[in-house]
Amino acid sequence: MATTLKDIAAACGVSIGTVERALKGKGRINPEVAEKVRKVAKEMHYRPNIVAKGLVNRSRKYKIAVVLHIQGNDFYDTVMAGVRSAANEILDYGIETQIYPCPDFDAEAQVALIDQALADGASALAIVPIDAPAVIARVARLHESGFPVVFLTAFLPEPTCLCSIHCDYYRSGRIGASLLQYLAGPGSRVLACMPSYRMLGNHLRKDGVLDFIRNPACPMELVNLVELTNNTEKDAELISQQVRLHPEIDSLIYCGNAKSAQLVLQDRTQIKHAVFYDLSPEIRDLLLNGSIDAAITQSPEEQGHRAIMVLFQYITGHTVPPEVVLFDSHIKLKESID
Amino acid sequence: MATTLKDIAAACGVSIGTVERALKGKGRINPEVAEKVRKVAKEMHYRPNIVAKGLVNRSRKYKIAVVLHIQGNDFYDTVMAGVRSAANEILDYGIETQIYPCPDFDAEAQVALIDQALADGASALAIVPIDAPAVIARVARLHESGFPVVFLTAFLPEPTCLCSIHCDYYRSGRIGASLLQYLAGPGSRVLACMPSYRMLGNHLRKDGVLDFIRNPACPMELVNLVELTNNTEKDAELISQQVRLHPEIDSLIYCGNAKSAQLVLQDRTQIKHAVFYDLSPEIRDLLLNGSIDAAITQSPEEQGHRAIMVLFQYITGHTVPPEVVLFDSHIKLKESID
DNA sequence: CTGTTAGCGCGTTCAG
DNA sequence: CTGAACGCGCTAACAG
Repeated sequence: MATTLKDIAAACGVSIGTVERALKGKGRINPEVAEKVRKVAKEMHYRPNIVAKGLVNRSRKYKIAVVLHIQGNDFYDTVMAGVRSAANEILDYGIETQIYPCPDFDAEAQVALIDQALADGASALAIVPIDAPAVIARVARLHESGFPVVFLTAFLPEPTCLCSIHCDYYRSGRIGASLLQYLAGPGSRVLACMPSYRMLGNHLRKDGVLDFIRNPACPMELVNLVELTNNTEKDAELISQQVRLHPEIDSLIYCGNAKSAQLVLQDRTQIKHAVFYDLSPEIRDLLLNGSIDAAITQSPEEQGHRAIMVLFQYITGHTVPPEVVLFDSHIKLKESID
Repeated sequence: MATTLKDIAAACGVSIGTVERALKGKGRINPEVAEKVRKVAKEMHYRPNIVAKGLVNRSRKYKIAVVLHIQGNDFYDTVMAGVRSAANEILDYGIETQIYPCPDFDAEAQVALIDQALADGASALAIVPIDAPAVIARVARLHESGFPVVFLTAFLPEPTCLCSIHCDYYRSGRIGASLLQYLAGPGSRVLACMPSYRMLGNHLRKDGVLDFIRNPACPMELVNLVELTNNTEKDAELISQQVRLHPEIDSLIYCGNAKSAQLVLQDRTQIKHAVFYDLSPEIRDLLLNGSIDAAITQSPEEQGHRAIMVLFQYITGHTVPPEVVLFDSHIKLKESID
């Protein structure tokens, strides 16, 4: 049987209210009594009951705000599915969650959304921060004021947040390159396509790919590296251009919208091996029909879920999360998903 | 604001107790009133607050029993870590979890443990069922009596349970074989080592490996298949024997205790490529020092966690889980973990 | 058959 | 400075 405030009160010969104040350090209280209560509480291994707290919280109407950086993206749709499922779980604890969509990579808009969330009475923020001065400044100010912020799937140069949740992007780049080497074998000539470097994580993933391939011990050659835009047509053109321009390209490592790459993959005579990032329905199909060899995923749904749970724990239980929560990258083959 | 019993009571002009009985269908109640209450409740989208329920449950002292089938196994130690973490999370809901260790593959002992758990007042059971008549009969009886049972990482020929939690073993076998083909290339000669077929899942995984390699389109040759025992020394001997007996063996697909395979791997001249299952600390080391190429994992910790959560949800919220919860298999390379 | 009430553990408020 | 009391939503026991 877990010990309760009542137990401690009885053990100390004081009232339950006094125990409460002693442990919280709130309100006026005799220092000696407080000291004794704290000692007894520790001895009895007191841990506040989060369920009871939840019931009380119900009347307080906490709100968690979720701010994105982009729209109409398979990966982030999955992240949001995780957010929604967590939001649903914590509804009974009296905590609401509101999602604020944001135009693609629009830093000003993102800052405005943060302010909007605060105006709506948010008491915590999960954000996919755009690496731009306006956002950096706004988030830093928020964090310094003690407001709980978590970074979700992305991060800023400085960890101005309670907790940063993402995959190890650099490593994920290395995993992709290493896998491609296994698949395509020595001597293969690689085209790498990576998403906007405006997101710091994408920058790191690109570096992981580059460092691996450019290592003298690596028997592959990097023909070119392209930065994508999240615009389907533009990206499709970019890629087609590259494979036309460099007929020696025979393998592909690709992180972006599947639709943009489909044309290139249809010509099976040139691209012999391909590793893709993430696992949208389209990429699933590419895997299944053999257009690509493997996909590398990073549990987007779980990341979204975790972000909400971390804030929930912090708000209700004052549990301070680790500064960084890293999610593993997973390799999927055709056999993994059919 | 979510609707509560009180809201419904007010809307129907009855007392909160009547609403409770109407929705639960318990105790004597006027059928017409019950009907009306249920209708209003549905209209107001009533969903019982699980947090409030949790508080009440505290005094009821529910118990979840976890029964294993084996001892001193890295994989199951990790599963149990997940079980413990979930157990800890639901403590505040007034639900205790007790773990019952079991001698290796001893069906009689496992049945005795089930009975022991019931005697201890368990109200739900998570079990790694041994595929033996005694266990099958006992579990079936339990399930038919309405007692909540979940199968954890293993299952029986018949799904005599509330929910079965495990990975897709057959698929996991195919993934391993497919990966080995990528790594070792055509013409490689494979030794496959799989754990005791007494567990149905292991049987299926073995079939997955076999079906993949024996497919005429597969350019690998299966030299031999060995069934391991979970006894470190015996298994080490078995494997050494095989590689001595068949000097043409050059690659290995292996699911078992890492220690038993270490000797064979030290001789790098014979085994050129190896795919292992699971990711114990020893297997981590093998990956890092290049003794093996890849490991295939199945989120053991998450599986253990989920088993407890499924039972928790069922006990407290009467949430009926899906019959099967499948976990994905993940491929890890050296780059995934260093 | 139905209404009332006492908690579950905690947080807050209001007297003393 | 401290104790007592109420309420969060739900359940169970009891009174009518």
